[in-house]
Amino acid sequence: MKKFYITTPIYYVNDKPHIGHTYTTVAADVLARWHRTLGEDIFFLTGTDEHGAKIESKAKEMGLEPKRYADEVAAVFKEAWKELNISNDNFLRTTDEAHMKAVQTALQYMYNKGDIYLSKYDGLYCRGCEQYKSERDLVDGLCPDHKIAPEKMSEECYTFKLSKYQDELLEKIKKDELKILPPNRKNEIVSFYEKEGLEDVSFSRKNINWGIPIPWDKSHTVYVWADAFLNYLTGLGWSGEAGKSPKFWPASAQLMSKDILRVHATIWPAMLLSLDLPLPEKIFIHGYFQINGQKMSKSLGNVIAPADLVKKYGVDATRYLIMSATAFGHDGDISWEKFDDKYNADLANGLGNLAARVSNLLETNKIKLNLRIGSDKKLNEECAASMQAFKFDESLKILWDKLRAGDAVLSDKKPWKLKDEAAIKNILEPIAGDILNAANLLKPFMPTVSEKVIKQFSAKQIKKGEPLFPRI
RNA sequence: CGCGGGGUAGAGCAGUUGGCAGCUCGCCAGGCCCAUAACCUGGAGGUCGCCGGUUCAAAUCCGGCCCCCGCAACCA
Repeated sequence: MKKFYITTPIYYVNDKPHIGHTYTTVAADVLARWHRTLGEDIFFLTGTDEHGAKIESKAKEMGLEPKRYADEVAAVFKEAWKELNISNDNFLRTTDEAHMKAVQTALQYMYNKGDIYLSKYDGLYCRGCEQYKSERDLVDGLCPDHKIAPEKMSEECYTFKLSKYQDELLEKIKKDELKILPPNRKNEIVSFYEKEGLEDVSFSRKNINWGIPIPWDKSHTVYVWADAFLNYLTGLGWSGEAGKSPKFWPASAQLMSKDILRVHATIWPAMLLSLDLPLPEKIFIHGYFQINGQKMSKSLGNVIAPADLVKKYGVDATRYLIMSATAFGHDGDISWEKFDDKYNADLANGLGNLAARVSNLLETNKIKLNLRIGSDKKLNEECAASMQAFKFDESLKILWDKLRAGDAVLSDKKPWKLKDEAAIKNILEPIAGDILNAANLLKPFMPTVSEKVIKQFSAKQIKKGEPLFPRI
């Protein structure tokens, strides 16, 4: 059986889930569900990233132990995905014992191999924060929190020989052995490799306690990225053993937003090479949402939480609205107003209203049908092609064109004016069939409503029932 | 000269093998009245950022310029 393994990034627990996390996760779920309908053996992983200085200080701020704090936020993520009907097969937390142990095993192997070596890390250290700062964190050369200039400090750290894998990775990326999509993202990465190239990267921290101890030197903890990446393997039950692929590895598709593309196209595959494991087949980068033309940010107070959307539109509509908001892979602009418009136009007036008018005509005329799911081969193929190419918006457009055509035929033929049952049936049967077929193809996007429509339109005597999407 | 994306009708967007400029929403006028005041048809509305080039033909290819946005590895 064909295998399909899809991942989202694991989300950092310094923040609660917002529409950005939701976008990646719903998209992954849509793909996972679609591949399940193809009968593939699929595994869908998501989770949370819980170590690092930021979490340590955030927990401290709230007067909690880091683990306790992480437990709380991880629970919020789990709850959000449950609410959105996300069908993940596992939820990996980097504080899971098995994960931490596997990370240690893996790093020990890389160390023994000589891919990790002791070195010095030079950086700007703020005594107030007790943390290193990057140039970008500083305002006028000062720490924004403490208003003091950070000092140049240097400390020993274990460093990963990332540079060693430069040529091999560039080659594999160019040849699409590690396929980066959309193509412009591949170009971006190739040009990064060619123009800037890979430098070795620090893989341990000495002054951060909230992390996985480096097995051969317990005075260090594992740098969070090194810890986090391995989730894609440990989430499958991998024990950390080099060269030993767990059942579903390599990943068929890894979804993420553009902010973390570079590390996923450099450090992550380099670690895999170091561990003698195959690279993921594809990584797909989607865009960012802007809200009313502005970047989403806490300070602007325009952050949209998934629970807010679900409360207003319901689960299935929320999934639809997020996925249809923009071409997948591009940035998009969203707003409550646009969501309202789209909900009414596509769901209430579109799918919902068409289903209501057709089912009502069938019921009042007592017309019996015996419809079969998936009877429209052409529609199936067109949608499949779009889904394979990660063009979710295109797939939805194909379905809606079909539904619109149904409305037009009804207006044209006016079956409600006819008396002859056979004539009415001739008009309604194909449209009802289209609705059924469309519902079937909509399953990955709107699992619950689709099932409802399928049940409704598979009945011999189709009945009107309640509105699918009440107008807002 | 760090890298990348974008600038197409009032709004939001699609549109790379170059071939009369499209979609959704909104607006106007008709129609319909089965349906969730929903649906259908028609219409108005665009110098496809600016300048130049290639071509029989450019939103689409090439060069230059202006503007907006994202990223820039220890920020997870």
